Parts: sequence; structure tokens; C-alpha cells
Amino acid sequence: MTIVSEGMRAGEFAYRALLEEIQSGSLAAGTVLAEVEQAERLGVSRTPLREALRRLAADGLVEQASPRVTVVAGIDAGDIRDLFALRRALEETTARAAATSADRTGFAAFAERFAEAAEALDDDEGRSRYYALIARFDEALDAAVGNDYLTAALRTVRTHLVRVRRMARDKPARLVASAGEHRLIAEAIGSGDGDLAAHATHVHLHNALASILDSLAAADPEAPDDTRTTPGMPPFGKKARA
Amino acid sequence: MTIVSEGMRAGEFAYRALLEEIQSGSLAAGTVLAEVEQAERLGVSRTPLREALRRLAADGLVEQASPRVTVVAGIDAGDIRDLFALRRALEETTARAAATSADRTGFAAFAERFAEAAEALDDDEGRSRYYALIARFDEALDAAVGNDYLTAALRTVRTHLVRVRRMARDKPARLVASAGEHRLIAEAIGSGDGDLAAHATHVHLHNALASILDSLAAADPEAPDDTRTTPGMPPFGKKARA
DNA sequence: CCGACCTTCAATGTATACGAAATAGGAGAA
DNA sequence: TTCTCCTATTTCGTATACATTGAAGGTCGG
Repeated sequence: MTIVSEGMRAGEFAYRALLEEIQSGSLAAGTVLAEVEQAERLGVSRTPLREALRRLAADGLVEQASPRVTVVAGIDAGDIRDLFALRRALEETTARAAATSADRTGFAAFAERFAEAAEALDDDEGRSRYYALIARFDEALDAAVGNDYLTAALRTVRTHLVRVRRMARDKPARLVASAGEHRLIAEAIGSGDGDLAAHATHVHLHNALASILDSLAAADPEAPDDTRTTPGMPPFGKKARA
Repeated sequence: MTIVSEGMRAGEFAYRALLEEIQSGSLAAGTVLAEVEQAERLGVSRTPLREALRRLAADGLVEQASPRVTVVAGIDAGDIRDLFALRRALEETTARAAATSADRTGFAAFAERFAEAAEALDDDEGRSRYYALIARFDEALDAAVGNDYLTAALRTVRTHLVRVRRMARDKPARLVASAGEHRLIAEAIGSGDGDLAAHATHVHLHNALASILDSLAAADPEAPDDTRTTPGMPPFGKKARA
């Protein structure tokens, strides 16, 4: 996708490369990430590669299957539900806070853009612009709320979300509905209605989750809807809690 | 305090040592953490120390003041408010989820223990047992909810919270009230009343935040207590005198 | 034939050497 | 005296060599 090798530290390069591969699915869940192997593959030494693995572990994208072997973390429908439970908590709080922030006025413009975007979701270019609009909207929310702790927590959620979205591509009808939901959220924030912003966010995330789970169930007909969705992978220990 | 050097990797040792020193205030906000200096002081080499610094940076406890210098992150009243905004979102969600979980029955016992603890907050030992009880309560909540994403986000919050608590010691009267609030939360969860659990959590965190900010205002009379945000410049350690 | 122990190997954990880049200090010129 | 430029030092970023540990396979004994 993007050339990220020039003018970047090797550790950062390794992190972004592995992140992209995990998010895109090039590195499937359960893949063993050995230090020497990955270091040679990416053309960096073990030191920066170790840094990258540690960062991915902190993000929750890789986990230590045993004290000596690191694997790409799996994601199943239950994980996605859990992720959305956290996402609801964070984004409802964000929406409510943004609605009462000083610079909430700019969100009326976002509402208009979402309305426009909803009309242009027929081609890839329109969809691409819509996703870019959502990214700018998220940035504007973070900036309006100005809470670094909240933003950091949301960053982790969004990182996992990229992976989930690639597992379950949105259907066109869902995209149109999603754009409408975003429009309402932006309107509510712009008009200072925190309750509406929070509740509209809740509804939006409910619908988004339902769409994703539905898409996964359709792709994996035999899997009951609370099992893992990464076929072929042996059950790596995920639930390490005692 | 605790000897953590035996049977532990050097990177883990360095992380815990620096974490404890930052949380306790031994390393004040704004302190420059140079790699060679800290590595020699802790008796490890630069490689594991770098790992520790990266982990602390991911936690938000240290930050890069410039591309070449890492410093202990500052915390002001605005940061504490932001931290509690996130904490409210996470703990209300946790309490509500725990109230509907299968193994919520054990929480009635917690309610009793909180009631007992409230009666024994006169001496250090009773207070110590109360804090330990809260820790077990948090663990039970995490286990009941069973959401690793939520637990991970809460872990970060709790890490910062240790620091905040050390900055603003609880007063005895507040502790008694806090125990009562915890008792109500535990009761609500035990009886399956998710709304009450969430609202009682909200009230508890409101009171806890007010107590902390009040304590800080008393210690730092000249610091205005409406430092809600720090626009433009990152917060730097300014709590040097007392 | 089976099991346990030992050896060997491979992978991670750690230390250190090397290289690059930024900053601070000094010297020279205006 | 002051500003600018150059140099030297310090610090981080990276690579690699060394240490350690866990696992796997083979062999020997029962």
C-alpha cells in the first residue's frame, strides 16, 4: 500500500508492516511470529523487530501462546461482541462529551457531508471517500473532546476494528444506513444534544455489530454464532484468566 | 519495597522498578529518563531498559518530550478529570455487565465484606485490608464480565489511578463513605440490578473524584482548580514544591 | 517394547559494539 | 559584543555476539 521504509526507524517500519499484515489477514490468526524469521523477512535486525512485537502485544494483536512462542491473536464472534461492548462505552462517552464541547459547531458541517456521502456510495470511489470521511470525523471527535486517555483507549479499539472490518465487508445497504446514522450523530453533536448523540451512537453501534455478525454467520454457515471465525486454526489458548 | 530481581527477566524487572518509582513519586513528573543512566542505576543493560521505557510509554506514564529525550509524564487536575471520565465509562459498563452475568451471585458476599470493612477503617491495618478488598472486587468484576478488551482498558486506568491516589491521600471520612458506596454497588450487582449498579458506580466515581480534587486543591492552594484542559502545550511536571 | 534421562539444538533474553544524528559549546568574524 | 558556523560530545537507533533456557529427539535401561 504505502511506502513506509524511507525516513523511518526500523522499529516503526517493522511495527507498521506487521500491523498491516495482521489487519489485512496476510498473517492469519495463529501464525507463529519467530524473531529471526520475521526479522530476516522484513529486512531488519532482531532488536527493532522485538520492539514491534512488544507493541503489537500491548495492542492485543499478538499474544504469547507459550513463554517462547508468539502468535497472531485470534478473533471470534465473542471477541467482536466484547470489542463492541468496549466501543459502545467509549464512543457514547465521546459523543456526549463532544456535544458539550466548545468547538462542537463544526459538526453540523459533518452532518451535511455524511448526507452527501450517503448519495454517492454506489462506486468504490464514493465508498473510499466515505471511509475517509469517517476517519476525519473520528479525528474531529477526539480533538473536540480533548481527552488523551479516552483517545488512547479508542485507538486500540480502532486498531482491532480494522481487522474486524476486513473480515466482514460491509454490504451496500448497510453503508447507506450507516451514513444516515452518522449524519444523525453529527447533527446531535452540532446542536449540543448530548443525550441524542449518545443514544444515536448506541443505535449505530448496535446496527454495525449486527451487520458484522450477520456477515460472519453468512460466510461461516456451519459455525454457530459464538465460535471462532478463523477456520483451520487450532484452538490457541485465548482465555488465560484464572 | 518488594524484591523483584530474582527469577525475573531484566526487562520485566526494569519495568516494574520504574513503574513503582513513577507511581510512588520517587521519579517526579518531568524527570528525564536517559537510557544509559537508568540502565546503570537499575543494573541492567540498555536493551531491556529500552523495553521497559516503551511499555511505560504505551501505558502513558512516560512521554517523549523531544525525539531524543524521554520524561516522566505529568498529571494535573485536568488530567485527573479526563482519567475519571474514561473510568466512569469503563466501570459503569463493567458494573452493568457484571449485574447480568451468570456468576453475579458471589457479589452479595462482597457487599457484606464492604460493610464489615467500613467498621474497621480506624487503623492502618483496616485501611490496608480495605484496599486489598477493593483489589479483589475489581478482579471479581473482571472475571464476571469476561471481556478482555474492557479489562485491558481498565488496567491502564488503574495504573494511572495508583499514581493519583498517592498524590491525594484519602481522608478517613471519605474512606467510610467509599466503603458504603462499594457496598451498594456490590449489592446491586448481586441482585442483578444493572441500572442501579451503573448509577451507583457513577455516584461513587463522582464522589471519589471530588475528594481527590479537593485534596489536591488543599495541597496546592495557588493552582487553579479549573485547569480542565491544557491547550497547546503538553503538561509538564509542575508539582515540585509542597 | 516402553519409559525416563540425557544430550543437543534452537529460540529467546541480554549485553555490547558501532553508527547516525542532534545539541551544546567554543572560536572566529562582523 | 554578538551572531554564526563548525566541531566535538552525547544520546539514541541498530546490529550482532553471547548467555540461557526450554524443548525435542535419541539412547539406554528396565
